[in-house]
Amino acid sequence: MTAIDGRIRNRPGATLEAVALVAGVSRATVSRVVNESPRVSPEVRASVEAAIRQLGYTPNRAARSLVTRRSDSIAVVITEPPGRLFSDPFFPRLVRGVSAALTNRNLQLVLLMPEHGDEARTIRYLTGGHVDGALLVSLHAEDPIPEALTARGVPAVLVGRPRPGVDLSYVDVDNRQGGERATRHLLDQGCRCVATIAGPQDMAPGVDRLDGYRDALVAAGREVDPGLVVSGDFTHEGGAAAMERLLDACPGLDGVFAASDLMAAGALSVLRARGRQVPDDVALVGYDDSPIAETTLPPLTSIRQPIEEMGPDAVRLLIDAIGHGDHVPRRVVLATQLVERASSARRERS
Amino acid sequence: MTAIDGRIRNRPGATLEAVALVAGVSRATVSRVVNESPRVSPEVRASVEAAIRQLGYTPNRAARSLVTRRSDSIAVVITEPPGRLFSDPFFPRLVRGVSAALTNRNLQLVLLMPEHGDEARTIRYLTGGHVDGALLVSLHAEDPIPEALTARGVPAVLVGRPRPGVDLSYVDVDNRQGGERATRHLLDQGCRCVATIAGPQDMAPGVDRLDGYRDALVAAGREVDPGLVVSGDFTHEGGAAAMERLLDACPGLDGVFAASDLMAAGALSVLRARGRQVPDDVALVGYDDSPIAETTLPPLTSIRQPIEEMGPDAVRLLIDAIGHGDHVPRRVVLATQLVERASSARRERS
DNA sequence: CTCCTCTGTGAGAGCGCTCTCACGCTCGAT
DNA sequence: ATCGAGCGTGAGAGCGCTCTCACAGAGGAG
Repeated sequence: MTAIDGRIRNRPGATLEAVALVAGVSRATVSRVVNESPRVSPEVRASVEAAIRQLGYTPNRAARSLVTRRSDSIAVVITEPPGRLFSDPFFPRLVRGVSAALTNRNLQLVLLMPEHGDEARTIRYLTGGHVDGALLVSLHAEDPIPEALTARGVPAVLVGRPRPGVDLSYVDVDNRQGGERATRHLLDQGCRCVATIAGPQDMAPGVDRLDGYRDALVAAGREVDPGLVVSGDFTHEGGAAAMERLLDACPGLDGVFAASDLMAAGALSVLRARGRQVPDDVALVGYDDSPIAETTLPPLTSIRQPIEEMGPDAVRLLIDAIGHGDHVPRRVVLATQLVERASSARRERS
Repeated sequence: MTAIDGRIRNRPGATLEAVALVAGVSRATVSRVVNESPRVSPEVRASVEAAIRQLGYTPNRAARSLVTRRSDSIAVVITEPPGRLFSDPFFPRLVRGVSAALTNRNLQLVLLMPEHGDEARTIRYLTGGHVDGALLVSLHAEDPIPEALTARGVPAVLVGRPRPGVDLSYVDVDNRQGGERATRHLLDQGCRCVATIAGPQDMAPGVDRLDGYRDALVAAGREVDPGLVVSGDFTHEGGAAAMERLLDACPGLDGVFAASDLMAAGALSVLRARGRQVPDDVALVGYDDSPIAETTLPPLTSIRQPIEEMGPDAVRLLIDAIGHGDHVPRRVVLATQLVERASSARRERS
């Protein structure tokens, strides 16, 4: 069951008892000081604090958990959709935000990265009372974890919009608005024929960004030509393949919104190979504002997501959920930002 | 002290006692079954297992920790060197490897990402017996954590070579060999005048990759011209600035080894801006084999590091260290691999 | 038939902490 | 003077588990 056989672990360390002895008070009083109860006289508090310092006392988390039935730690569950997570810095940026928010609150971050198919074990862990709540960074739709936690009453908050029917609080980025903004920018730059390389249509960001593309066209009084919409899988190769198809279908296009920077980079290489100048012949906008956007030639205009903010917001929602047993799910949707670079600079002509 | 005030947490859940009652045995026997002791008769074991299933019993980790003085979790401490971590997928790749290795062993991964300057709190946590050991992904030299843990006897393993004097086991990638391999490749491709954009010289990878560069030149019977060595800070801009200086100092150079892909990408844009064809005029090799290497034009030849392997190796070392109290530090140094792409293709001429 | 070993099981202590309850004290109101 | 309220403190139970020890019974050796 357990992995480590070493018998003598964690050298003794001072206990509450020891501190009480040194300070000349009872265990209960030391406990009160440690837990910042107001019901302790200043003098006693001072002497206890001195004893704590002297002994280098740190409360034993296990003992405390045992009685409080709280673990003071929360899980971040990342079910990795293969490929995606490694290709952009979403994950580290998000985790850092979460980590910072938790540290301030004296909560511990337990990271779970279940292999695909290993969800059962993860569910067992989460419902086993090992954590006070879970943050689910769950990017694929069939994930069974949200339902399992809801059923067992484990507080959970999602990062990313859940599929309909999952009734949990979540934090999301406004992908639709991002797609709209990217597309509108292309129209503003004077593009007549704007195509899109959409994301996978079984993922919310893929769907939403495409919706945003349509919104912008409709708002500008344009028609949405289905021939100008091709889906990719968020990868470089997928973007390249989609671009080939778009150029075949519509050689005259002069603007492309790609739903990820990686796809935009793929599209860029195809455009170049087929003799199109970017941005002069075809303007291009990506999504994510990843480091790649700065290194392509020309650098990519892209949609920046406030990923750092998502972590703290999600933590806030989770702590609310933990505090008030069951309550109405809430949602936080963050706005995106357009970062202009050369790939969509206004063309000279007409 | 604690962050969450909710009183009623973690719905009761079955205890050992309850399982024992249902199975008609004593707590001790249930404990034996749960901990896979061999000293239980098959019949009793079966009935206990049935009871466990029936009640959905999960052992209470806190109670167990309290008596075993083990936490069955290990910390991964990432003290982020600002900028670096977000620009390449090192972090997620490493963490995934660690996570997988720990899951197999039923250990929990507790992730600590102390803000710079917040090391004291992290040290308190680590030495407070909350984890059985720590994996330190500590990329900057002045980190006080390794010493603090050594002093307090907390098992620790480093990812990345520590500065001299820190006497802990570690896992590292052979940066020197990587630098040598990259440089040798350029020489093999026929380059006469090979420069390098080195990494920061206060970081081990920066120093080692530069040493490798020198090794290759010396082995080839060339002289090492200090004018052909300029340091960057691993960023795109740093690489660009360094390339400018190199071209100013030595217009005739025909090969460049950049100690990161990001710097290589920066160098690439400068080379192009100054009219050099890559690879025809100047061959270029990067480092990290990050996604960026595939998206530049031309794609970058780069040095691939076996980051996925580092995690499991580090976990192995740590578990050894935890098992055998104090023992000789060990080191694991992993080899790199050259990934050839167009940026260093053999030139036609001479 | 006695003694010993070995195996499977149960009884019970105790890990370090929190929290309820009770108690003694000091005040202000009566 | 008497009472009650409120405050600071201590005593003690008990959270769920592991682990040592004791013990009953089975079997083998003498």
